[in-house]
Amino acid sequence: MPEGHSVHRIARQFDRNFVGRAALASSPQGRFVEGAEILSGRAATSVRAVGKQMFLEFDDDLWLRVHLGMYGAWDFAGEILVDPTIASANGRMGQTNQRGTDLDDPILDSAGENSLTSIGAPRRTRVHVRMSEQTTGLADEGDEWPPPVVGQVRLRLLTDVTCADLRGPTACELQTPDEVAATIAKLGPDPLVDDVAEGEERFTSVVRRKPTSIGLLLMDQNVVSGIGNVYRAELLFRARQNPHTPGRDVPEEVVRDIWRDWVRLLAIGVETGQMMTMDDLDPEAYRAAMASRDDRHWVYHRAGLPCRVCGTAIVVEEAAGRKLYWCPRCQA
DNA sequence: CATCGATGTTGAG
DNA sequence: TCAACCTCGATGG
Repeated sequence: MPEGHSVHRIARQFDRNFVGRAALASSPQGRFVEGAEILSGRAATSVRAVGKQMFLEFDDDLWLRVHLGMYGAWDFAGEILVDPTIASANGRMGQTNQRGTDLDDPILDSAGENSLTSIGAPRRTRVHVRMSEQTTGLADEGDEWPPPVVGQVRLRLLTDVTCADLRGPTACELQTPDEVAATIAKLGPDPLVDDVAEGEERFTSVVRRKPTSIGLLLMDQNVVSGIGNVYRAELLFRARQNPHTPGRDVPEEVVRDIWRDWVRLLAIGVETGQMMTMDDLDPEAYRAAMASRDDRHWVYHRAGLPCRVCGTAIVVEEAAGRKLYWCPRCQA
């Protein structure tokens, strides 16, 4: 699922394609009918991403809160203006015009997450992207508009030209401004929302007070926002920290370094759409890493494989119902 | 075709 | 601690 970077990418897509444009809202699946009726016909006025949650504002103090959870995803279809800050990893996007056709054939996007038409849980997109005529000449005028609903769609937002389908979210609800504020207030700092220096102080002071293991603290959205299971494992490896060390026993400078590393990794994730957590790769290794998820991480999903640094077998254990991967030697 | 598992959170016991 | 939620790609027969 989407860790924090995905949600920021989605928010930028909404900012570009939905804010300021009236949209019809519906709940083909039937589980958000009431909310959809209230929203339908309105234009979004702003969008915020905080940690793993997105808040879309509409007139009259109406806010839509969406949390994708483990399985959720947004599929975009139609004309998609691409936010220039989330150019696709292969760099092609920046070289084309802004109309949505950087869009490599989404079907060919083996990375899933890299696709700009489906952001969330990794999956092959099924959307039909109507190419802009000026880019490829492949405009598919035969495509239906609006696109046929495929599968379970909790919420569909449809402007004149762009369609966004929400599937499988953990949360999709309307909130008042007070409720939005309360939700956000409970969340730990997000480097792309809060002042980074201030966030570092908040994060550090909380972690340094807790008896809870650093491995659990990094996953606690009340301590820091947006980190999930992949970034947790990778941040700890990069810091060479044992996941079981109580937060208060992790040296302050190390805690600060972890925060600063999260700032860095989140920025990379938002730009590229991929959780690239290995630095300093030569160009060839970098290409391989971007092309294959198996080559992108130090320890995540590498149980039993040799540590990339010391060769020791990476271990996996169950912590709070999630898989925790780490190198028992590098992170002793 | 059936089953498993996943980048997550909540709430019951 | 654990099941439930929810969806669908990957995996194995």
